[in-house]
Amino acid sequence: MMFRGLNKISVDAKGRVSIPTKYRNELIKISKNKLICTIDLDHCLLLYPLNHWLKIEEKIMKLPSLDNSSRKLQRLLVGHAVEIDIDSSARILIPSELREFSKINKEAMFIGQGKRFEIWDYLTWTKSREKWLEKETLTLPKDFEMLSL
Amino acid sequence: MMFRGLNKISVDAKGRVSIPTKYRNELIKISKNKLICTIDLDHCLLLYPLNHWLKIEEKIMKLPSLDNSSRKLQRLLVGHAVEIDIDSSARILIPSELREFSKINKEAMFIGQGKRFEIWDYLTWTKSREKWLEKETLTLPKDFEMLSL
DNA sequence: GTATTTGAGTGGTAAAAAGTGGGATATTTA
DNA sequence: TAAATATCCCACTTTTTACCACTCAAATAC
Repeated sequence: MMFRGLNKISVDAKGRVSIPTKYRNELIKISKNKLICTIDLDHCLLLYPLNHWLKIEEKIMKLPSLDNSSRKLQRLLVGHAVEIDIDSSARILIPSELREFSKINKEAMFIGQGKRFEIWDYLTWTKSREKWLEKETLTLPKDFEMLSL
Repeated sequence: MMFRGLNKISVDAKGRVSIPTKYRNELIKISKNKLICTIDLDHCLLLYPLNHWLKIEEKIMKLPSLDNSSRKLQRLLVGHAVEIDIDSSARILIPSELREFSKINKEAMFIGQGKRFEIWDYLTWTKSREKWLEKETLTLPKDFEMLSL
């Protein structure tokens, strides 16, 4: 099962967002109602089913603890990871720390990305997309120059 | 069991911090109320359940004593390690030596990092995080350039 | 075409829990 | 013995969380 597509969603005063309907049943089923939310290097949030997150967490925490880049990743990704669950109205509460970090306020974008989701502040999302579309910034690593899409 | 996530906590005039609730039971259980606190290379503090610390201490003390880097590690990590315990209100008292070193004063950040915790001065934490997120400094080692998250 | 029902989205309230601070007692150290 | 430090315990304040209720839109039935 792969999640894809995007939905504009609203965030209420308490920081709650409701899971877009088309993902709801599937997400509750595969996650057993346990999700992990953490931050991304691009200032958006990542939302994983707990069981899938555990694999990633394990990889990250196995990295050498005296290496600076490893420490960064560990502190950013694992250090910000919070377990959250889906309430009776199929909503999740985004912790204020993470809302602050991602600048998510009233409007957000909910984006399917395979086994996880991304949640962006709406404005940040649209601006970022503009940048990604500028040809100059789209320098691909050699490995996928030949990628056939 | 892995600890993850972050909590802003306050340090009272006596240098006490309370263990965030979500870790409390687990931490007391696995540590049998015996913790080790020591310093980290990045000027934060590390908090280990005693039994897990013992393994790390053993590794460190097995390093060759004539090697300069080993000696550094031994003096910094083992040299600053203090045994502390959790009081009846689920708080710990951070020794003044370590508070001084880490510049922890009134506000601190309590961060889950797998089998241990880190405790940062709040301001130091936010400033450090900003640096980690600057693209230029985020050069990943070859080993995990292809890490799929 | 209109009315009814269903489900999604949104907002609010109250009870419970966690965080925080302070005083009193005990213990250690000089 | 006095001073400083540590520890326990209680109480207040703030935050969190679970639950309920309303509105709006869409779909279905009559």
